Amino acid sequence: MNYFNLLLTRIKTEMEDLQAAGTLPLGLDFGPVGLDPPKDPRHGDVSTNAAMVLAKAAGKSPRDIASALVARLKAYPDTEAAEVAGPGFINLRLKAPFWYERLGEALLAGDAYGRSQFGASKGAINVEFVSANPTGPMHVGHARGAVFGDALATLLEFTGHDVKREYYINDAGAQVEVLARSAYLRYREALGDKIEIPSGLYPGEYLKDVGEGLVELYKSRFHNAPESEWLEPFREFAVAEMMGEIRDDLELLGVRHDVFTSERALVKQGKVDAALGDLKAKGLIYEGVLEPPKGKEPEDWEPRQQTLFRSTQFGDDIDRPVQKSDGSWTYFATDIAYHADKIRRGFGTLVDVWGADHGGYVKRMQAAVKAQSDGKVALDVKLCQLVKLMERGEPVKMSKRAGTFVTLKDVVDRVGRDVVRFIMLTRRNDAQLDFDYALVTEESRENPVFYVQYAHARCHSVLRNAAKEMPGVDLSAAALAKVELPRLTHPDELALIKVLASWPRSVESAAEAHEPHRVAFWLRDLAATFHALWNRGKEEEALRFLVDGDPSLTLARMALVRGCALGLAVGLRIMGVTPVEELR
RNA sequence: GCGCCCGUAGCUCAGUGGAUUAGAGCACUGGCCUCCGAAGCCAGGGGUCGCAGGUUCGAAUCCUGCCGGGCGCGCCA
Repeated sequence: MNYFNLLLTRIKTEMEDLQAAGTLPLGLDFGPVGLDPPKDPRHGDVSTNAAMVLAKAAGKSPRDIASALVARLKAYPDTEAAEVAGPGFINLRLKAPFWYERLGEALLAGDAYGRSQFGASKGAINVEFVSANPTGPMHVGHARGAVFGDALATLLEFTGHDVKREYYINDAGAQVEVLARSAYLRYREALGDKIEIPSGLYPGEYLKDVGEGLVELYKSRFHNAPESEWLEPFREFAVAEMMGEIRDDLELLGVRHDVFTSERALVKQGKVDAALGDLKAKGLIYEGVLEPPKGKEPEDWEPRQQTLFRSTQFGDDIDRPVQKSDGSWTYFATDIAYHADKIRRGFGTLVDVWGADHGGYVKRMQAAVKAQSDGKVALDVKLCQLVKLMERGEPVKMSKRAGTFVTLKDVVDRVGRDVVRFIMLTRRNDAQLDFDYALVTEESRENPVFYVQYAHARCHSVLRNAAKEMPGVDLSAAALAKVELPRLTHPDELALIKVLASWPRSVESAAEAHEPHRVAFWLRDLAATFHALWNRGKEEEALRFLVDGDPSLTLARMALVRGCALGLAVGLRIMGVTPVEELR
């Protein structure tokens, strides 16, 4: 249970009573009323701005409203203090039993702690991520988008959203023809020809396997055949091979998709024509000439008649071309159709996870979604910034041309799936991320993966010791929920419960903001609070978790430790990281 | 030139309408292991939240302008 909601509901109930009593006028909008933890814990456990945001509409001073509310809020038995502070904040401090109840809830919920129906009313949501071109293996940059999208989807599922994970296969453009031609060279090479790879084709060694596969399938049938004969089958074969590799890479990372949508299939099914036809019917497609870009005009610029989409009507800077001069659709046109397809499938919210270099594309895509859904469907584009690979503070040099770029597989093989996943989520998506090989495998506080895993392992270590000392005692979460929690009286113990109790709200706000990195930060916070308490036991023996001769206190502390382990595990699982019970 | 993102401690970053004293890690200084895992903890110093206006009871957070960095800018996907 999100205790912020619980208290907010309480405050609203009291305000309604004040309305009934005539102290507050009717017809107030409680929407802006918020409840937050104060920055300074001395101000209380929670703080509400209710009196201040309602003052104007109520025609009363904030402090008057606050005093009236405080008088009522004080009366709750779980409330230790309710005070008016500053210009009219209301600070609440809850008694210990309130927090015992939260800990009990966490233990009873177990693996489902923090799970909610928060998003159930928000309609189906589509998260499209990775969508790497099927022209080569995935590199580190792709890993960030992959992990981000996967964790976001899990986060949304956890908070009750109806989520589909989707991959868009760009298998229709010029780049897959380049792939087919590159594969053709490797095919000839496999047949014994000496080949040279001209610039413009993909030089990667990884295509050798494709060439050999083609020989196996077609023998020498296309050896000296004209392109028109082999282009189609070679493209199909090469794309399938590349997608196979990409799926393998995604599996390495533990990333899964529900739906793979092929651009080629969209085109074949006439969905592009249909979507563009719809826009045309709305009067949003026209023939016109674009202004040259201001300032830095390209050398070869000349005015050109184009088929354009009126994206400016929906907030874009210029209208965008949808058709090439040879009559074929631009990438944008097929993307319009693709998003039309998602809209038709009934999603109320679309999330696209892209690389930061596609930033210039956001407005036109949002314009297209707005135009096609009549403003009913929201498109949130999450841009993932670059990942800078480092080795002890020095950037790892990468060059596609020299073939020294680092693949996703290289990184996962070297540091492991859990480390990659966790590190990718330790920054906001729009901030550049340094990924230091040395650092992420280091076992210290500097390395957030180990820091959090260590806290989890420590919890389990304590529980293992407890099991040894108290054989036969049930230390499961469900059993511990029923022990004498009021034995937990130390401020540091309550502090740990409070961090744990903030989880439902944290996970909910992370989901709402589409920001999975907040889970990582919450985990660090919980881990730090736990480590602090653990160490306190070194100085004050009375604070150790296992207390000789006082089984009821020990059990209460096991409840706390179990709760902590549970919170850490739940958060890690949302990130797709396996919580470990023992470090080796 | 235009658009988007970013600018918070020496470094890497959280915090995006809430208040006295803006947080964390690293680095720096000092302390804590016969003791549930020291792979950890505690304490201390360190900030005009890029600059200037504005909105507001209240701004790191919203708006405008400027400065600095990144990305992008007509048939590449």
